[in-house]
Amino acid sequence: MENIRNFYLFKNLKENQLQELKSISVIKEYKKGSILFYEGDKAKSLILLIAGILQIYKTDHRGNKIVLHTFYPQELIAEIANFENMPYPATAEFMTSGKVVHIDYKKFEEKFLKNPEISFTIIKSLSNKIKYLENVITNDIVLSSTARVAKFIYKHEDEFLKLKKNEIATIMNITPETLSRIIGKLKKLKILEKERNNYKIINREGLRSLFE
Amino acid sequence: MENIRNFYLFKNLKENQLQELKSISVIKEYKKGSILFYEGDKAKSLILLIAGILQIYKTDHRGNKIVLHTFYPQELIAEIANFENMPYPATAEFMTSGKVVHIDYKKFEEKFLKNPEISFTIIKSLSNKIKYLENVITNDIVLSSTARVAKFIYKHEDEFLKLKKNEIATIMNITPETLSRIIGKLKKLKILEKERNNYKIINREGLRSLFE
DNA sequence: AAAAAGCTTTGACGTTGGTCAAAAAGAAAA
DNA sequence: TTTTCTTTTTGACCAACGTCAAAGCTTTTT
Repeated sequence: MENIRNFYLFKNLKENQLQELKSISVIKEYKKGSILFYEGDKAKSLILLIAGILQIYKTDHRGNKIVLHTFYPQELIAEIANFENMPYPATAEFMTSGKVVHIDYKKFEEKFLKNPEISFTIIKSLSNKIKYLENVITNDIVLSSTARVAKFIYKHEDEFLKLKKNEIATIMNITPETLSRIIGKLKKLKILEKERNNYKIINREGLRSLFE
Repeated sequence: MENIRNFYLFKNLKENQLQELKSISVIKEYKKGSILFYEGDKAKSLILLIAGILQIYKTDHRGNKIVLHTFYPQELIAEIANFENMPYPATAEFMTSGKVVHIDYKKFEEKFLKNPEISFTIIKSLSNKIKYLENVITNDIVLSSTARVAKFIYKHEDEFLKLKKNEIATIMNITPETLSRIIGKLKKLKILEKERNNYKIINREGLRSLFE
C-alpha cells in the first residue's frame, strides 16, 4: 500500500496510529465513467479520493444532472452517509480514472474520530461541503437562468471564452439553445460584444448587476 | 448568566473550562420577527440558539422565501460563516421570540475547537445541516411541483389536513393556485377524495409513486 | 340567520425555459 | 480551397408555473 501519510487527513498521526489506519484501509482503482456509488446505496466505508475527478450528482425530473459536488484528490467523499448512517444521497461517477481509499468506518469512528487533528480536518471538509451546497441552491433555485449565466461569465471569464458553449450550458444545467439566447440578450444590452469568433465583455458592472 | 452547562454542546466541559466559556459568551434576547443576521453580514460570533424558532432563508428572483433551515433550540447556527470566515449565506429571522448565546469565535477556536467532545458535536451539527440542504435541493430542484406536493402529503398527512392550503403552499414554495390545481389532479387520479370540507387520502401508494 | 371577512378554486393569460428541426457559422480534413 | 463535420443560432412550438381577477365556499362576527 502506498504511503498513506501523504493524505493530508493523516499527516499528523503517529507511526503506530498510521499502521492501525492502514490495517483498516483498502485502496481501489476506478476507470473513467465508473460509478463509485449510486444514490440510495448503503455506505460501508469512509471514502477518501486520492486520484482522479469524481462528480456527485442527482438527476432531476427531466433527466438533467444536478451536480452537487466535483471532487479533486485529497477529499473525503460523502462522509455524512457514514456519520448519519444513511444511504448515499446522490450518485458518484468518475470523470477520469481514479483511485480511492476505503476505510472501515466503524473502526475509524472508534479509534480516530476523536483525534483532534482528524476531527478538525473533518470539520473543514464538512463546512466546505455546506458552502458548496449553498452555492448549488443559490445558482439553481435563487437565480434565474440569465442571472446564472451572468454570474458564470463574471466569475469565470476565461472558461467562458475557452470552453465550448454547449459545455458551459451543461455546467449550468441549461440547454445550449437557452444559453445562446441569453448571450444574444447580453449582446443587446451592450454587455457582450462579438469579436471575431468569440465574445468580449464590455460591461462587467452590467453583468454583475444581473445577479446581485 | 444562566447555567451554560445545560447546552448539550458543553455538557462534557470541566468546571474551569466552563468558566472560560462563560467569559467569552453573551446571551441576547430577540423578539418574534426580528432578524438575527442578514445574508451578507459578517460573522463575528459563534451562535447557539437556546430558545425560540429561527428560520434561515434566501429570497429567490421572484421574492419567494427559500427556507434553508428551521432551527429549534440547542443548535449551532451557521457555524460555517465562522469556520470559513465568510459572510452569512442567508438571512436568519425569528419565527417566535428567542434567545441566543453569542460566543467570541476567535477565542472559541483557540481554546475549544480541538476539544474532542466539542468537535464531535460540531461534526454532528454540520452533517445534520448537509442532510437538510440536500433535502432542500431534492425538493426544490429535483422534484416537479406535483412530486413535491405528493411527497408533502405522504410525509405530513396531518399537516396537510390541518393547515390552511395557502400555508402549505408557502412551505413548498408554490402558489396556492398551483397547489389547488395539483390537488385537483390528485383527485382525478383517485388518490385524494373530498370529504366534507377536507380531503381524505385513499391511495397512499399512488402518492408515493409520484415522487419516487 | 344574515352579513362580512377570509380562503380556495377557476379561468384567462404571461413568462421562462425546454424540445425539435433546420439554417448558419466555424473548424478540421481532404 | 473545397468538402465535411461539428457547433451555434434561430424559429416554431410546448409544458410548467406564476399572476391577476372573479367566482365559490367557509368561517366568523354581529
